[in-house]
Amino acid sequence: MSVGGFSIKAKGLGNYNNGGGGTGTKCGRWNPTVEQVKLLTDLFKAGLRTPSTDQIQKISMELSSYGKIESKNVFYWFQNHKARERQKRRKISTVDFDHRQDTNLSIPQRHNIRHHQQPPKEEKVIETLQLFPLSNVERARANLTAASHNEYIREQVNTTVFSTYSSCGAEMEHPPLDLRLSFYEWVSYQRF
Amino acid sequence: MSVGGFSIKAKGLGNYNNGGGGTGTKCGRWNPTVEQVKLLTDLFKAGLRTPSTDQIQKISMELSSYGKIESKNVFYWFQNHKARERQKRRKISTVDFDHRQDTNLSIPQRHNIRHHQQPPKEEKVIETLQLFPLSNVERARANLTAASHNEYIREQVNTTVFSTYSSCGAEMEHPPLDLRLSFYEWVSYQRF
DNA sequence: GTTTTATGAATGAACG
DNA sequence: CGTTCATTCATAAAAC
Repeated sequence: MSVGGFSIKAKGLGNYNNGGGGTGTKCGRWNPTVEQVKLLTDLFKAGLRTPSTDQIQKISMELSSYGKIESKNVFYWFQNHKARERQKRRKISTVDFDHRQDTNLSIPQRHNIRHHQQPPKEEKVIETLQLFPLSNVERARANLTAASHNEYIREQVNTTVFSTYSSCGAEMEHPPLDLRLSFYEWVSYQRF
Repeated sequence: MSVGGFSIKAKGLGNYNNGGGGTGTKCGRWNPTVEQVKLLTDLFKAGLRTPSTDQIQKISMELSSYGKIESKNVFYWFQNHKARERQKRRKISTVDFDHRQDTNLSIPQRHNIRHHQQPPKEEKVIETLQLFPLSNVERARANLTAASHNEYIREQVNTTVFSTYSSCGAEMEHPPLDLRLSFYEWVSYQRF
């Protein structure tokens, strides 16, 4: 994520930034400073994923010089960051489904799992011939989908030496079974 | 309404041009077309709230015929739409029947009230900075996945590291270099 | 052009 | 760990 310029942000409500040292204030959530984020990110880039208790303690201690922080914030930060890095490769994949079909700018490596782009369709529904339920294969693929996608993951890439992040090691099959089911049928099936 | 206070913060969000190389005309965040909104709204009305990964994929594909879109847009759309519907409904219901303010009676449709989860743990444990080494038991527990998660968190919260260590300059914009180096050294030692 | 609103995007916190 | 919820940040569009 490009760390762009600085901006002056007006915190709308002085509320959640609790006064700190005082009485047991009902806090808002932790709002990390840029320095804190930077340090955390550096650690993550360095390969740290699940810090142990004492690591969390140390990190919190270090970060406390930049602003208020608790250990649990560090814990959550790593949990979230790790989870979302993976998540990005799944449902929040940056891969766009542009309906241009002659472009291959997506996914250079591996077998791609992506459905092919649909040809430019005038109408929204293509009649289905494949009925439900979805096959086990399809379902399995959905669960396994180790997205390949492109490189918005600039972080991991240059993690170099240490990180052997190999979340999705094995190549899973990927039936392109592009079952062209009616979208609305599918919707009906999915609804509850 | 506005300013409780100003803070200067560097935000990471520059204008990330939607590099997708799409139309090129419009940059910045996704701007759904009316057809896209229509379809999304229909799905929502049909009862869809939290589409699964493959659902998101399919919806994205479908919507791509109306304009440029990414999977994450669909994901966010449902997240936001659901959240804001709930938000509105909550605000209404607080004023709704039973104008007691602190009532928790607000329609337990499903799960709710996570926020009251926080135990009255707000005591000020100021000292008790537990220097390592931590026991093996603690370490093992930390490494355990989710099972004892909450317990772990409580433990973490209870330790409240920061206050003990905010001695050094809160004014400093940058940490002492040596401190930082030693910190990274420690990290390297710990993990890699 | 400025202010307000609607909503896309992000993330801290927490659940199962 | 994957997922879900609440809250916040950011910004395009609408209102003024």
